[in-house]
This record gives sequence, structure tokens and C-alpha cells, in this order.
Amino acid sequence: MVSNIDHKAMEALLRGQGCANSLKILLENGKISSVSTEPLINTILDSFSLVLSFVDSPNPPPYHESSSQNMARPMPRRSSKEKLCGAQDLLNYRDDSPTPCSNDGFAWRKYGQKTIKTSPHQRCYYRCTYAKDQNCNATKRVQKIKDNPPVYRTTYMGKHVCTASVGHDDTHSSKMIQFDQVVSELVMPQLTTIDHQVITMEDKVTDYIPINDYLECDINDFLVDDDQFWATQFPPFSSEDLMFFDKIANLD
DNA sequence: GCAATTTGACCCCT
DNA sequence: AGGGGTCAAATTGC
Repeated sequence: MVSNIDHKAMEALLRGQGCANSLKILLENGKISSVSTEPLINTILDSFSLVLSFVDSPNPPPYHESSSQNMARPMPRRSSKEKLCGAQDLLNYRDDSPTPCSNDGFAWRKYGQKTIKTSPHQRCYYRCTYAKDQNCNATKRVQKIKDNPPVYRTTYMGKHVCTASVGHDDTHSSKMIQFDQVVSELVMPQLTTIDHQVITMEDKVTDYIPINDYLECDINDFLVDDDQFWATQFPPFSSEDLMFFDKIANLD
């Protein structure tokens, strides 16, 4: 007997597999220039995210949810205790503030927060705590891109030149990507022309699940803007999708 | 008092 | 002109 969750997870895996195969065909035939690979990459990554959400949570959310209930609203000040980024706080943390609080090994200071037109969630801006002291120009942007389970997009910009790493806490063993690490060459050779110092990750936090084992490196975010991301957030196979896949299949 | 966050205002780019 | 990114004064907590 296959549970409903297993069935949905299997669907997501099959979807990801299908897209991966299509992408493989494109790469093998060197036709990545004629057809955008972004929808494929997005779908693959979204499939993984969805399956992980099934694994993580006994009651995974539906594919689609109304974003109207998550419209940006004036955010009341929280006490410093509520702002803590410790595991206990993460377990109970929930609001629109894009604060995944993932421990990436550096100390960050928030310097701004903006409502982004293309997203119902606000985007937070952080810079290295030692930006002035050590002339470190590293910054990062954190934006919540999905509510349930909460998924945050973290975009790192600039390069850490400071020596004051806060160390890595194994209890939050998110994977750290070095700012000057050439990731894309290993994973997606076609992306190597993109500025390597812009590293984007997505970080999911839930109310019930420790953050320590989920952090995915979303390399394709080099090429994906917010509109495209939302447009491809767990969509059911539409006729457009099928046409797209047909188009790819015909390239073979 | 200090450090960190919040948030409205400002600047720059398209 | 509008949107995104940054600044800086005000606020808050320790």
C-alpha cells in the first residue's frame, strides 16, 4: 500500500528524473544554446525540494498556496530573545521576516530590509559585521521565496577578506560555499561565464525540523530571476510544459 | 553605553 | 518614474 505522501514523492522524483534526462539530451547534443535550460533546472531542483519536504515533514504542504495571506505587513519589533538564531528559536520561528539564520560561518549585520515588488516577502540585506573594521565587502541578501515549508534564497555577493570567521557550528551543519569557489564549472559548465562571486543558496526552515541537514546550492539561480522562480514553483505539468518537453525531445 | 535591528529616506540605475 | 540597494537616525535590549 503506497501512501499519498509516497505517491506524491514518487511523482516529484519522476518529474525530476524526466527533466534531468531532457537536460542530459540537451547537453549531449550541445543544443543548450537554442533552448533555455532554466525551466528544466528549476523543475529538477524543485522536485528535490518537494521530496525533501515530504521526508522532513509528516504533513507536507500542498503544491500551491495562496500568497495573499503572506503579503508583507508591518513587522513589529521583536525582542532580542526572539531574534536569536539558535536551534531552539528556529524550531519555533515563523513569520514573514526572511531570517533563516543559517550559520554560514561568518558574522553578518543586517543593514536593510525592503519589500520587493515581485515577491510578497521582504528581502533582508546583510553585510559582514567586520565590513568597516577589516574593509570586508561581503554582503548577502536573504529573501523568503516559499512559505510552507519555508524556503529562503540567500544570495552572497562580494568576497570575505576578513579573518573573523565565527566558526562553524556542527549543530547547524549547513554546507558553506566559499565565496571564491568555482562551483558552477563542476556542476554546470554552461554557467561558468557568470560572476562566480555571486553564490545563491536556498535554505529551508520549518517549525518542526532541525535546520541542520537541509541546505541546497541552487546554482541555476545564477540565471533565474524571481519571476521565473515563482513561475516554476512546483507547477503541475501544464500544456505549456508538455510542449516544452516535446520541443526538447524533438531536438534529439 | 554599546551593539544590533528597524525603517524611512535617499541614491542610483534602468 | 519606479524599483532595488544602501544609509543613517531612532529604537531596543543587554
